[in-house]
Amino acid sequence: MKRKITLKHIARELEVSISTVSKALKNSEEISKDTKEKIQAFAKLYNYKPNNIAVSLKNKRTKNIGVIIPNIVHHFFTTVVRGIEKYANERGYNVIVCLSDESFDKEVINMEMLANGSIDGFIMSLSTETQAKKDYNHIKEVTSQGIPLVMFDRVTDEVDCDKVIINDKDSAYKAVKKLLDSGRRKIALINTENLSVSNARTEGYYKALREGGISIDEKLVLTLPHESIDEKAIQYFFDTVSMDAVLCVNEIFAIYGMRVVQKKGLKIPEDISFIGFTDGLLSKYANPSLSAIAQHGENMGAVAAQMLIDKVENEEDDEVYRTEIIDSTLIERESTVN
Amino acid sequence: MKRKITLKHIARELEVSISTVSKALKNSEEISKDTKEKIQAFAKLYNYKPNNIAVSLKNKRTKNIGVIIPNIVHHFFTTVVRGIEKYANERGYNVIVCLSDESFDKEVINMEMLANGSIDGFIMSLSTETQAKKDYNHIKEVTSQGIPLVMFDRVTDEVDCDKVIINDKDSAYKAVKKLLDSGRRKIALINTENLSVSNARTEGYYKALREGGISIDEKLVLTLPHESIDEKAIQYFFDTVSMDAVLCVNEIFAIYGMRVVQKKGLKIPEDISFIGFTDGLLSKYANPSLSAIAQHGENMGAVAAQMLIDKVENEEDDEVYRTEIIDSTLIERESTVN
DNA sequence: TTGTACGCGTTATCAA
DNA sequence: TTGATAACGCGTACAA
Repeated sequence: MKRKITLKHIARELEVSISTVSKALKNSEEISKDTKEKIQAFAKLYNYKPNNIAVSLKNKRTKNIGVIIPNIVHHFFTTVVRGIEKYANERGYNVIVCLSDESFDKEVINMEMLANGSIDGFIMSLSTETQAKKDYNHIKEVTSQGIPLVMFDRVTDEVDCDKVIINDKDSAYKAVKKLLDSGRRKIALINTENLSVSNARTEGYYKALREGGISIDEKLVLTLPHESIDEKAIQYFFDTVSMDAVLCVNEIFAIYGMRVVQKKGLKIPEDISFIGFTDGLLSKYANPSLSAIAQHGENMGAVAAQMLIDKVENEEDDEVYRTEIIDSTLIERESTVN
Repeated sequence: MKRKITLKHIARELEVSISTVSKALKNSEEISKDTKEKIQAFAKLYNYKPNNIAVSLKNKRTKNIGVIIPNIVHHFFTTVVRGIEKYANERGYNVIVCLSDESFDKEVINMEMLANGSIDGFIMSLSTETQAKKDYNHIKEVTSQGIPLVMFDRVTDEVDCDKVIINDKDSAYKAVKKLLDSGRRKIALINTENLSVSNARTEGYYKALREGGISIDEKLVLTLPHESIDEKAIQYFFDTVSMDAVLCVNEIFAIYGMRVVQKKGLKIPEDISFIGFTDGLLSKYANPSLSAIAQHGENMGAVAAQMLIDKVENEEDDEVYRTEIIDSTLIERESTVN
């Protein structure tokens, strides 16, 4: 088993000093052609690669970025991670992904773990528990240490940092408007408690209804406590409330809703239309395929990564924070009528 | 902006030596109660946390594990990552996830990047390109440096290391047997080229047919080049071949196949049954819901993480490699008859 | 009980 | 053209 080779080994072997080796490998002009060639050949032979950890310690730069997402059941988050990965790797950064599992405690632990030197900056989306608790001290702690942070999707006004979001209110507004335009009048909403994005989407829903001259009916709104399927609640909702369209704040709710109404013998989209947030595999392959609001997660991830890396590599901290808004797109499929 | 505090700062502030501070914070018996309390209070006040990078350099232990997966569109891989995460975090390890994007080059780059000190060990699943190329030098390089490695799912005999797999051949065998038992005779298979798991599943498929006394018909096997949907090929397959059941090596193929036959007016499962590998959200929420072979990815990830961390923390390297086989489960849903 | 010195692997500055 | 030295932050054997 050949152990990892270091500058010291090369120096000893070639009977030169460590600094000579270091310079030779960086092709420094200071070193004679002869020694450079000799050292470079030797290094190549033994496949020398500088130790990242040592370089990090020296430079106070890890070239790692920490990503904290609440879960991976929502396809949206995985696409964002993918976008971050792609962009970050291109700029020579590694991505350390941690899951908060929608838990406040795990979010705190993960952040503290990474904040102690492991990463140059954070990209994160809040856990539901954190948004419910409204306790952002762990995040403020990190930013106050000067660690750059970009929040995406589930963000909060209480933390000063760069942000990337879609215009949730407007996206929901447009979706509902579309439903109204296609003649629907009893438009339901399935959303969740405590989530910033869900709240914004709910606002858009109400706005479109008001503008459409539809009187608000609270019965048409089903608010589920967690982002998990409460089968009974959904069943009860569709059993007791009459509606001709549904907007759901995520695709899982929508897919599940479609199953329920199909079992009841309703036809989609003739009897009832569905639109879901997030354009994931579920939407695409559902039967009927689900009209969806694409959040362009990969793009969102790339933008977040760019904002973060720019900040990381930009020496002077401006203390100027931007909020980037990614356009969403309504993708019409079989679950709505044109 | 309060900068990150170090032992040195504390030492200077309290006019003691760095090592005194270090010892005091580890509650060493060597230090007097008075100084310990003073130092600990100060450290707590300024929220001192040791710098991971420095500790890593010193200990030659990063407490990071590198995970390289081919993609995240297959739900299976995300569940494995989740299992790794959960287990690793419990044991105080961070997980660095990299995507190879099914590309050989990206796999190589990611491994080299991480191998230079960033991680204590690898958990990986091969990219399709790597399995097609059969070039495993980058992996052998890593293991020969003494970096522990656990491969899962897409593995190869050419690399000596710990492995975690499901019994793909047997799982496919059982699935096909089930179909035979329910009276199906023209059982098709949709698989992919070059993937170890796909090949093993194909073997199981043939074995079950042979044992069932069914003559092999090559026309019933559709082999797709990549793990992506070739819509035309699939459409053509179902248009030209007559069958009463289909086994697919992943759930996306199955879901897509179901759509195609449904559009042709066939009834599932009356006219044709479907079984897919991977029990993901798509299977669960499809309409009809898809009978699936659950690979228990989360469990697989946890097992892989355990094997890896045990190896990492076990000083003497045994050079004894184990292959752990995770049981799969056939989950019967609406796409098959009982 | 406290402090000094060294090493982890690298790089940068300065001296030879 | 090359080498010695210090520094990044921490931990520890050893000296005081």
